Parts: sequence; C-alpha cells; structure tokens
Amino acid sequence: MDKGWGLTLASDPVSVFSSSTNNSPVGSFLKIKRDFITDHNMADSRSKNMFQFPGCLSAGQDEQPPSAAQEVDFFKEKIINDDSKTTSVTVKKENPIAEAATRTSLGVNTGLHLANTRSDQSTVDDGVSSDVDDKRSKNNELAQLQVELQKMNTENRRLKDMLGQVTSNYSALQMHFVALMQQHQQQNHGKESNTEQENVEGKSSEEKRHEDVVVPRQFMDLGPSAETDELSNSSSDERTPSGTPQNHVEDASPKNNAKLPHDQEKSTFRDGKRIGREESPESESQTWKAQKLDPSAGRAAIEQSTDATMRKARVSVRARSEAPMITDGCQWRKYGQKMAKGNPCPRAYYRCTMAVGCPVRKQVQRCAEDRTILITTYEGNHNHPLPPAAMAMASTTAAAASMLLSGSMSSADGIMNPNLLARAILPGGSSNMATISASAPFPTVTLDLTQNPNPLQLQRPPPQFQVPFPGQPQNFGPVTAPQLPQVFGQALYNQSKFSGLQLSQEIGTSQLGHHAQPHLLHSGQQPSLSHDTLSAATAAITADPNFTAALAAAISSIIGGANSNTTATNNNNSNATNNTSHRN
DNA sequence: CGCCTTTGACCCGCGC
DNA sequence: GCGCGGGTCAAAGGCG
Repeated sequence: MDKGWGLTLASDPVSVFSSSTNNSPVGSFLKIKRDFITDHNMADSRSKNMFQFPGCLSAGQDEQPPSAAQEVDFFKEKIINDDSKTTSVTVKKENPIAEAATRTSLGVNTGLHLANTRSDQSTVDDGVSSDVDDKRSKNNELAQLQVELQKMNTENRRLKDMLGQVTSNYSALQMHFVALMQQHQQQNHGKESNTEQENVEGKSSEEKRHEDVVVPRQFMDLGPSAETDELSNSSSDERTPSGTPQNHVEDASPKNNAKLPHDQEKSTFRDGKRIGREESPESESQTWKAQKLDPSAGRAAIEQSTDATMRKARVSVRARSEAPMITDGCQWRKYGQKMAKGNPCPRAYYRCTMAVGCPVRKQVQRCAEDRTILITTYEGNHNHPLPPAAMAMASTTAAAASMLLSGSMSSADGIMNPNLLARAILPGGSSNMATISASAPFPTVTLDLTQNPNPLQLQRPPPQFQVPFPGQPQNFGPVTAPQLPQVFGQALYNQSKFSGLQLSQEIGTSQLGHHAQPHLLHSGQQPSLSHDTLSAATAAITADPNFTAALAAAISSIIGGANSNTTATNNNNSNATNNTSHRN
C-alpha cells in the first residue's frame, strides 16, 4: 500500500536544469547564484569573474559570447543604474578617449549623449587645426561604442533573464531534492512493498521488515524541539502540558523523569501510570542518550529558533480516503475515540505500536464538511526505525515540521504562504496546499492533499490508495534526525525566513504564488543561505548514482560528526506488538 | 490465548 | 470554583 506517492517527483529532472549536459548542474548554478549575491553586494567587484554561467544555463538560450569579466561588470553597473540606459561604465572600460571626454565634459551626463560631447569638444578645439580625420575616427569610435553599448544592453537583458531562470531553477532544485529523496524511498519501498503490506495489515512479521530494511533509517523528527538540549532530561512522555517549560522535550521517555527537575515532576506524577504502561526499555533511554551525544551542528541553529517556545509540532494531513484510516507503514493501536466538538464524526486516537514506548500518536478524524476527507494528525517522534513505507511520508511531514519549528514560531503565527511550503514539501510544484498554523497550543503544519495533484504527480498514480500518500506519515522519527528534514527544509527556511515578520511581510502582503521564491531571492533580504550545504548535498546526489551514499554525504555535511541516525535500531521493535502487557 | 477495538470514566487545562 | 472539551486510561468484549 503505501508505496508510491501520488507525488511524482521524477517528473522531469531535466527540465529543472536548463541542461543536463553539465557535470553537476545543480552545484553549478547554486554556486553561481551565491556568487552573484556576494558580488552584488560588493562595492567593487569589477575584477571578479562573477557569473561563470555554466553551459547549462545558457543552453536553452542564445549563446552568450565569451566576453567575460567586462560584460559582467557592466551588468552589475547596469543593475545599479538601471534607469538610465546609459552608463558611464562603458566609457570607463577601455576607451581612453571617450572616457576622457566623458569625465571632462559630460559630467553628469550619460554616454548616450556622446555626440554632444563631441561637438563640445570640437568647439573647444575649434579654431585650431580641426583635425577632421581625428574627428572621424572619434565618430567611428563613438559609433562603435554605441553599438557596443547596445550589445551590452542586450546581453544584460539576457543575463537578467538567465538570472531569473537560475533563480527559478534554484527553487526547482530544492523541490527536486526532496523529490529524489522520496523517490528513492519509494524504490526501496517497492522492493519490500509486499512485506510491508503484510506488516501493516497483518502485522505479521516484524522481523521480515527489519531484514528488509537495510538502509540505515533516517529518523525523522517532527520537530527540532525534540532534540533540543537536555535530551537526557526529556521526560514528560508525549504529553507534557503545553505551555509548560518542559515541553521542549516533547517525546522523551518517562523513565528519565528521575533526572527531571521539579517542574517535571508533575508530568511524572501524571504519567505515573503511564510509566508503568509504557515502560520504556533501556533501549529508548539509550536512544536518547545517543541523541544527546549527537553534536549536530545544525542543531544549534535549530535550538535557537525553537528554544523558548518549545512547542510540540504537529503535522496534519488531509487526504481523501474511504478507508477509516490511512495505512502509513506503521502499526497503530487505537486507544480511544471521542466526539470532538464541532464535528459529527468521532475522532480516533492511535498510538504507534511499532516499538514499546514509542510516543508517536495520531488522531484520525473525518472532515465535517467533506467526509471523504480524512484528517490525520501526527504528533511526536518515533523512537524506532521506520520502514521505508513510513519513510516516504516521513520525509515530507518531517520537512514540514522541521521548517515549522525551525523558523522561530514565536513570531510566526499565522498562515504561511501555502505555495511556498507546498512547493518545498510537495515536489513537482504541486498545487497542494500546505499551511502552517502556529497558533497555540501546538504549531501545526497542514498538508492538504485533497486537491487534484498536478499533472506531474499523476505520472505515477497512487497504487492502492486514493490517498495521495502511500506511505503516510509517520514522520517524525525520533531521535537523531532533525537534520535530515533540515536538509530539505533548510533552503526554503532560509529563503523564506519562515521565522518571522519578514516572512509575513514578504509573503503576507503579496500573493507570491508562483513567483514566490524568485521574489524572495531577488529581494535584498535574501538571507545568506547555507548554499554550501545545499549545493554540496545536491552535487553529491547528482554525482553519485547511489543515492543512499549521496544522502549520507548530504546529511553528514550538515550533521558533521553527528552519529547519524542509524542509531537505535534497538530491537525494541520486536516487542512492539505488545502493548497489552502494559495493561496487565 | 493474544491482540485489538470499544467505550465509559477519568485527568487535566482552560475559560468564564 | 465550575463546567467544558481534549486527551487518555483501562475494563470488557470481540475476533482470529
């Protein structure tokens, strides 16, 4: 079941890059973009070779004459003096005569008036020996200059176009990055789909799954908050009262309560029973320890942004499904059902049973307006490896959640531009909607998959589901890996500054829609992206056919020395099934 | 027999 | 303090 999203990432990698001829187009143009930004800010960048547009960029368009630095230089100037189609730049360049003329007589004037200049000059010189030849030669030079100027203007336009293209390609790249990731997951999943299905439905052999899943699972994290500081302290199980300080440890296992300071005692108290129930095996605590040890560099940044708030992020997925529940690759046990206010349809509560003590929960409820729509809300981080089936969705939801929390939500209440997030999360420039509601109690990312997927996505029709997601979400892996989603989300996060007013201003006021990203990119507010990271990752992927390896490289680039994820594959899973024991 | 679902009771936070 | 609503517990029952 869960294989194959409706999302077809593969769509058309080629289209993303103007040309695929290059070695690593991705890295190339990312680099370019970076350079550009940098140069643009430089007072005197003339000497630099700023745009080394790779062939791929110009491929689709006219060849750009190899007039290197100068043109580029001119372009830069052009940007600044865009209004006046003239620029003294041309003169400055390499025509001593014209240059002199300009400096002396033109003053403020622009080069287009060179004709006048000449006459002025002639006036000055008049009376003496009017060297006609000289004038003619000057005329010729001026004419040539004008021609050149026109050429350059043309080139500038071209460059501008290219820049726009690069920009859009850049954004497309981001999506493809995610897309590739998911594709890869699907492929893996494809192999084991049968097994997975068994597991999911019949929950037959856990072991099979474990055998099959060779790839070190990347633990997705719903939110960075989970790994934020003091993981060891993490306690409070999944439900620390929202708003309480200890929230930042959302999914920690209860057993660590011992370490917890006062305040958390309350939760401990409340969890008293639960502790008995969900006795978390050592494995879990070990997991957390391991996580704690993880010095991921990226984490610091995340911590900063999420620090105080420490709210528990949720990812809500809206999808059409006749089934009472979407099969998402994980095993769930229903532990409650309630009638929620404002919705005639009952809300069901599920707990992940793939591992003992897994704090992940999900709520399933049908939409009141359209009961064909199933709303699944995920919360918490898995403390166990995820099957590929779950991984597919996991990456998406994790990315969403990561972005949500990465941008200090403290100031980001409200709805984010749906397209922005959707484009980042749902590859292929999906028409799907993604909204973020940071309003309390928990920041929530809502992925609306009920809309018709765009044509690209339809390329690979969802196998068995009506739901666009095959392997639905279970995202949030636990333990170590907010980093991965971070990889995906980072660029977007950086770009849009999910965090903040900047975003709300930027996005909120303008319907960015399709141009959202380019717009942001052009704006001077473009934050210094971690292009290095992104480009490195993408380049690695491009270069290495073995996506897993590439992915590892990408992750490691971010995590640094982090003990990448493969972490706790504690065989807890085997215990998974038996939650019943808790009750007895 | 083991596992899962059902469902009423219970706990807790929040608003009035 | 009280009521409400969200969320969870856990006994009871069903199913394979």
